[in-house]
Amino acid sequence: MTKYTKQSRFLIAVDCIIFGFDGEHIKILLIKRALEPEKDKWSLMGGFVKPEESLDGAANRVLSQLTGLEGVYLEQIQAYGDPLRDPIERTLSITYFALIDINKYKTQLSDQFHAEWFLLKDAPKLIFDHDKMVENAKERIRYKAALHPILFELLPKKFTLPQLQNLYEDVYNTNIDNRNFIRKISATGLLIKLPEKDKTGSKKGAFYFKLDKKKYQANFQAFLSFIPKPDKLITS
Amino acid sequence: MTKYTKQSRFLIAVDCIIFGFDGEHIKILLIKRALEPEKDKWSLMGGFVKPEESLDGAANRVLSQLTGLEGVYLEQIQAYGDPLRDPIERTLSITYFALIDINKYKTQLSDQFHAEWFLLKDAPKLIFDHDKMVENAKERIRYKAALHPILFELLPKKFTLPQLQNLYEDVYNTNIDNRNFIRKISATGLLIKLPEKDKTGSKKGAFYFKLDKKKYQANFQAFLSFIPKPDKLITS
DNA sequence: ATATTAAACGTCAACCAAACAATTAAAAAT
DNA sequence: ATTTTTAATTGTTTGGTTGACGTTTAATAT
Repeated sequence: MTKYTKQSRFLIAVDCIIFGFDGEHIKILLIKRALEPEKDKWSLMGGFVKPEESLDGAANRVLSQLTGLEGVYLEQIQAYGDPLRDPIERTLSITYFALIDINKYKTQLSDQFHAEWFLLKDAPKLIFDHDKMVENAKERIRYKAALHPILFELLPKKFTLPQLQNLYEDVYNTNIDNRNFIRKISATGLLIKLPEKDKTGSKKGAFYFKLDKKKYQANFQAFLSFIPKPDKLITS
Repeated sequence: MTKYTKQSRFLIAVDCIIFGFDGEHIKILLIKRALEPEKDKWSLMGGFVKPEESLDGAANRVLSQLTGLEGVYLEQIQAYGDPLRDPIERTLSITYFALIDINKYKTQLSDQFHAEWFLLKDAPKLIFDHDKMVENAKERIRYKAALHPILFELLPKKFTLPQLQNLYEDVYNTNIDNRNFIRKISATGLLIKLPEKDKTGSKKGAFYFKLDKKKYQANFQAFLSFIPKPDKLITS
């Protein structure tokens, strides 16, 4: 068979938008870019895709390099292909967003990349089109989390209801009535109440909860609104 | 400045999942692949990205080549990068879905590509990973259409309520109660009733409607469910 | 003991969604 | 001209969900 001659080839990078949650606010992990151009400017963690590597593979590798974590929630967002987005040479970038439990994150690894967690609300200006990538990632998370319980991926194994509510409030940049929030959350049946309390945040203390993994798997598909209820959907 | 040496470069293609609607069912436009490998097999319409071309530009070009249409609703889905997805040489593909008014489609252009409309439900097997691409495109449309009124892009300027309902029923593969459907649709305020009727489908005839373009633009953002109402969202 | 702080619990009214049946318009058949 | 046929159009009831709103409870600090 003949090769596809006369066609151009391009560099391919993956860039990761890495989200974490400190119990109060959403954070994003950024690095100081190590190479020219834009050396020492703030940037998303990324890397070039290798010849034998899938895109998901590259994203996982890049993420693992920075955080030391494997098996993280990672989802492709989209491809950015403006011809001039990288001034040196045309480079396509595929973005992924990662949701990690910030506590599992290994600090030592990130030292070599000069990585730092920023509050999403006041992250610094980023190189190239990375600001736009982050904007789109925020938008994507809002979409996804409106239909699927992915935000739990940001929480530790044990978490409190106030934490969970803070998380939703921060993602959607809004205030939620706590009584209504708890009612809705309870209705999902996704939470299991634990006997212990977290006393760090208040005098009374807030009960810890954990995620019901089985129901989480089962309820991950969910669809609302205009459209019939999930059980009416023929999934063939 | 130095180039990014020692990095691999890859072919980039765009592939379009082109949807149409005949008043009854969703259709997809496929072509007979012109080049080896898999010559004469059914395939999505695609093409390689050119050096000076953006991804969106490439997708629009490819779409226009096949359909003769410009200014079509076109949205990127995702990148496919399995190292072995193209047996000849590693090729990344970025998929787009297009929603077109099937009546505007120029038949003559597609002759040279041996294009054909298929009912989405019984489209033939496609080359490479194109079946998976179509699956993901269907899923994406369901998501998007659950929150945004994109399905109108598939309809002609004048359409009837039964047509609109058929469309939703076909996209979500379900039966919708027509009284509830009309109530919800009316509540959006997106439709303008026209004095004429379409008599082709029934003896009584069904009134034509058209889309209120201004409200369509204004209501395009909408968000439901778990999350606060749109007007409560702080969009900064 | 009392005050303080934040978590947890409960109620009501308004709204929305799902289920359900009857009527109307216009063409076709007699 | 009358009847039949077919599909579009219109309406109501009921149950559940949402949103708004106050009060109580648990633990610590004084």
